Amino acid sequence: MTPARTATGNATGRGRRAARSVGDERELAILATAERLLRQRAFADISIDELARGAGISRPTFYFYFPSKDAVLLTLLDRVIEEADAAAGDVLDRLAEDPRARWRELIGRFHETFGAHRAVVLACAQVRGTNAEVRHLWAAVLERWVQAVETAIEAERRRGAAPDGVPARDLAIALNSMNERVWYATFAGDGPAVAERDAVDVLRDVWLSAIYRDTDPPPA
Amino acid sequence: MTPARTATGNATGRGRRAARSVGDERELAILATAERLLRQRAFADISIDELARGAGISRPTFYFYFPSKDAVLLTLLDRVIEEADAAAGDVLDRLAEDPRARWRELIGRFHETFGAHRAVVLACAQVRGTNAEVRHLWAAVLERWVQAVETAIEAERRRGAAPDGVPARDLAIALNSMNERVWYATFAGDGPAVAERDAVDVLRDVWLSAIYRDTDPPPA
DNA sequence: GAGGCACGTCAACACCATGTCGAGTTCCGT
DNA sequence: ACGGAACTCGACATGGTGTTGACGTGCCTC
Repeated sequence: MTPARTATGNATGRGRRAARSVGDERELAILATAERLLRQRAFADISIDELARGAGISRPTFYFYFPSKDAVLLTLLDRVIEEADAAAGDVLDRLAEDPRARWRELIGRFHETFGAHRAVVLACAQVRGTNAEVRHLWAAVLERWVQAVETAIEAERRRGAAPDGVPARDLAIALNSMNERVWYATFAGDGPAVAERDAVDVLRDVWLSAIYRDTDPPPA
Repeated sequence: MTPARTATGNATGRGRRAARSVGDERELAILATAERLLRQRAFADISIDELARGAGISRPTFYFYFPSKDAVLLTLLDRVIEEADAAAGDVLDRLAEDPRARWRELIGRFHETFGAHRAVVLACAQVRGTNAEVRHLWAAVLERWVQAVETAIEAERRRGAAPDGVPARDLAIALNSMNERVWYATFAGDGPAVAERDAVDVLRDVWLSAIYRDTDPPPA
């Protein structure tokens, strides 16, 4: 068996330690090292040894804090998701005020949050293929966002601002998928991509067209 | 240095051997084994040894045929892309005949091709994060498709069927990105996804809305 | 028909990253 | 000052990758 494992005061519960003490800063140091290294190279090219050295500990000690390299990324992803949720706020509830402006605000906030943590986002997208935990966490988060958008689209249809068409859920999935992939390409910078400063406007226009069949739908 | 390396009569040039002979069937056997194994588990969980055994050769011998596991996937991807290009044909040139039907035809053909080789497509998406060659090949192919769509959108705008809006290239990128991600989710089956039989219709409607701001644009 | 050469094959090896074990050390509360 | 939890790491086991070098084996040539 491995040492300690209670994970009590731990905000995310992804690491394996209890609250207070020396190790807290070590755990943070590992996280910080990971985010720094990710800005330089791909996740797969970072070894556990580097993460450990960067945090001033030996490789075996790394395992005291995290069960694997992937767990570190998962913790980083948790934070970004939390930040994105906070940034999105209740914009969707105020859609009818001014649909064009509100949708842009929503998309723009995600764009900013992901852009600020592009290294983490990119790494997760890359690892998603091989790591089931990242895949499931991302799937769960996406499901939440899809449902929120689905509900918003239905509300807009109900008030007569948006025409009927394909099921709101399918539309929500397609649009969220588009954003994800477009951001990935934009932030990764390889392959055809929309310029970073145009991305939000392009995305918004496709969303408006798809939902309202109009790029400037009427407010309530 | 490694043995043989001319790669002459080799259709794709991804392997390392010259034309004819015993080895030809071995190379094909490796490819077939890979595609079969890919239907059962993720690319990362397949070892070179399994590929070799499956083709009736030893692991070192595998290296006689392919420089790495990734090269096998690359060859498989080449084939799928070729098939997709063939399936797409000249549909885009006949858009004005009946835009709604033609766009559906185009999207539907890609859907069928990718669906028929989902194991390869999924594996490539997963490996793209870690393998630069797959990433570049995919980027190049996408660029071609994006350009074709961009040209088509511009033609539709010129003939007055589609309204002006965001740059045609950006629109083409966004729509192609959407398709890619939606298909990935649909074929992978984890996370929110559009049902396989609805995917083409949903995608088509978003394309039509985004390009024409109308789900049934007029023919020439 | 013998010699040469390109094709094809593999045992054995070197390497490197991951993960584990067990024996420490340090720190804190009592 | 002591007992246990937090923390640390040297040394090892494992498993996959890629390389080396020597060995068949068929076929083309002269």
